[in-house]
Amino acid sequence: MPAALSEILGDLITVNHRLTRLAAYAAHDSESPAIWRTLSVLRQTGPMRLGDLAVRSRVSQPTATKLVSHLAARGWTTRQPDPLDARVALTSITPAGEAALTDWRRRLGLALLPAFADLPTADIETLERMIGILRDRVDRTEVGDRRELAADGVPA
Amino acid sequence: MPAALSEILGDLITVNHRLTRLAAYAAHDSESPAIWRTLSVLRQTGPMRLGDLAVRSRVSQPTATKLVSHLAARGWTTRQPDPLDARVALTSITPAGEAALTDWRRRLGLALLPAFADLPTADIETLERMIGILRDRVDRTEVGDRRELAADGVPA
DNA sequence: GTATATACATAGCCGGGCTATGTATTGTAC
DNA sequence: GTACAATACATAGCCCGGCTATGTATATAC
Repeated sequence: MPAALSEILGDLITVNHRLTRLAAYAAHDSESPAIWRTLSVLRQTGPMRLGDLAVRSRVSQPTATKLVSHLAARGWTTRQPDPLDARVALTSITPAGEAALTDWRRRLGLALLPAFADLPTADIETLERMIGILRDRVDRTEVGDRRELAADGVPA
Repeated sequence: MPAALSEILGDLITVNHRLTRLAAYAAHDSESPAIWRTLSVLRQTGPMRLGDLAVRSRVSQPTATKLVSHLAARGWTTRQPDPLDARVALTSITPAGEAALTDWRRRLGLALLPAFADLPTADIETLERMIGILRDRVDRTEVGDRRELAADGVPA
């Protein structure tokens, strides 16, 4: 009998949090997950306004402002004013940002490799499929707003 | 042609970071991932010394001290002195801690459910298998130390 | 032209992460 | 058995990422 989906999701997030620490520990990452996550969104989606970036990254607008500032300070993003609306500035990933992101993923993969080196081919395929599933869900859910996600009747 | 394992691992961590934000956002979680991660480790492993907890959680010893203090303040852990060694105190999860952890997983699962509700059975099974794989690797790697993981030749 | 709405920035708080260091206890040399 | 080294944990102090509340400038409505 399969476990309830909601329980599986709980397990998923739990193992996720532990994997996050393992990755940070393994990779000696001097930058934070937030930096790479933001860069990943920018690369995937292209130049975007700060507010949209916040929504897609699932952080608040002030947090997005901070992250973009840090990224700009490292030369990994740039901002171009919107000629149609002076309040808006579109943030883009720079070539240096793309390179840094690519390099991070390379280093991370290599650092985790020892822990997964003997993984059977079937398991590797499972991993790939699951990554695709999750990416799809994260992207797709991204358009919705908060109240859609937080099911009613779930106590805060 | 399958992607290189190291690239898959990079993708895994990337989607992981985004999923973490989605979960936090969806669940309105007032506590931090670190709190739940620490509780999970304690529940899985049983009473343990602070140093071991730090290793298994993949955080530094001072960070473990902080987390355990917060957990104790909430009544979710207790510490018993080791009669054989006065320097040591074993930290255990309390019944209240178990209940809080269980409740968190329930709320989290429910909050994420809308985003995954229409997942095909095959994908659900993929998720379950993958969770098992990751849990196994995280647990197994946990015994090793840092230098084993950080592959030589990978620039810091 | 004034009021409201929008896009982003700033201020200020707290928790989680780290390194460096302190303190108490244990173990060990002799 | 006393002095020294090693161990287990605590403390100090830093930075970043997360948030809410609020400010400021621009755009829009009328």
